Amino acid sequence: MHRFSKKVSMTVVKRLPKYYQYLSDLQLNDIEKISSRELASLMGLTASQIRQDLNSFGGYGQQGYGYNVGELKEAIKEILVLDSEYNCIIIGGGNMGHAIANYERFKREGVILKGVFDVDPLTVGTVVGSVVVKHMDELDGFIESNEIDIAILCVPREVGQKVATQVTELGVKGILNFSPLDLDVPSDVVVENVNITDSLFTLTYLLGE
Amino acid sequence: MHRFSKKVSMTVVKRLPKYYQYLSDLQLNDIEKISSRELASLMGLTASQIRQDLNSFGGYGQQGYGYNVGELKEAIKEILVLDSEYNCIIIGGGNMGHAIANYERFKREGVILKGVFDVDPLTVGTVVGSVVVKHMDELDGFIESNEIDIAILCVPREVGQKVATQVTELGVKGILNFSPLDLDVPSDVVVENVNITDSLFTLTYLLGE
DNA sequence: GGTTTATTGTTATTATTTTATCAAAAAAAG
DNA sequence: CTTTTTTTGATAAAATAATAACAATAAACC
Repeated sequence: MHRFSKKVSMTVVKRLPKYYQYLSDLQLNDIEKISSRELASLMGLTASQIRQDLNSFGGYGQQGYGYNVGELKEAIKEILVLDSEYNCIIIGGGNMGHAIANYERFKREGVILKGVFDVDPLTVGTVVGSVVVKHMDELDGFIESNEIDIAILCVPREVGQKVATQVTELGVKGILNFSPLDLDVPSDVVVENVNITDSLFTLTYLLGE
Repeated sequence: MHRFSKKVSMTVVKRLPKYYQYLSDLQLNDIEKISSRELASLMGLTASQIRQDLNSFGGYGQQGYGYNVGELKEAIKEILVLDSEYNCIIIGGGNMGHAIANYERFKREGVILKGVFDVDPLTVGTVVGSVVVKHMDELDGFIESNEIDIAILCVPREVGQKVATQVTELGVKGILNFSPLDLDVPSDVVVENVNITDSLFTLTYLLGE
């Protein structure tokens, strides 16, 4: 599927969004080229690591010059497959779902919000982001007729697994999971967890150091 | 500061919240002991890794028996310094701030929400979580008189750095940062980032694999 | 055009993390 | 009470990741 033959390690992949962010910012400031050393000082990494990282998927730099910001950004965009569009739905129209629905950045990068679903009769019918919240009863039909690629789960822990099973059975292949539990999904489904409690606990650890 | 002499690597620390979660769940189900093998299959890790991890901060296991769930949980709780209380504030009373304010889990683990702040006149005065939203103008005095340990930043990217600087100057030592930018803070301040866009981009990568 | 400087890509080294192995200890079984 | 089984803690090995070093190349300068 990927258009880059060299395999990129997961450690590097996890850093790519950050590179992408910094390169986008540089581009907005009309900066055309940057050296690994400059980028390192900007991002708080070592120049060596940056060169290793960027070289794991190709020779986008030029000796004595550095990296072309726009070119490198586009390359990373391709690796992260942000040059395609994704249809997504948010499940759970509470505050978290609402917050995500308003992320302008998602749409800008090709992740299109197609629907928001909830069980609460008070939430159903309200407008969240750009869409009207539908009842969960309509979920099955909606996924089937809208080619949904990504489900963003913003539901309570108690129902997280149930919902995950439901959407994967309907063909959703990617889940961005805000529910604080680990999901059990088929092997062809990918899950990315955003566990806020875990982050808080890492913070309390660091505070105690 | 830490009551455990052996140093715990950051890789392990990042896994501790997950151990803590699973052990809490086991305890709720009245399970008293567990072996590294059982826990491994539950958590999707290897038994060897679990033994290494747990052994990096002490001998909580017993040969031929396994680990005592309650005891191990309490040990991890101490390492994560979840046996103390923290006063926290949320800055930004939008949907994200609202969502976090309603996380019951935070209070249960000793992270007490003392205030929510916003600049929007329509938000100021509304009730979020257990508190009434105050205007940002009141932030300085509030932090000084309430011994705030943690600031949870749910503000737009444009003002993130400004707010971070403001709270650190007032003595806040920990920031849970939901604003999509890297914060520049004094070296005695710790930041834990929750970057939702980065997580989404990791997901699009995985979808393309 | 030749020389100097900057900067990459690559290789080598070091550090860290994960996995495997196994003796020692405790529990369970007989 | 002895033997077998379980399971840890510790050590060793393998894999992965980060840093350092440097030759090769391009740009900048004179």
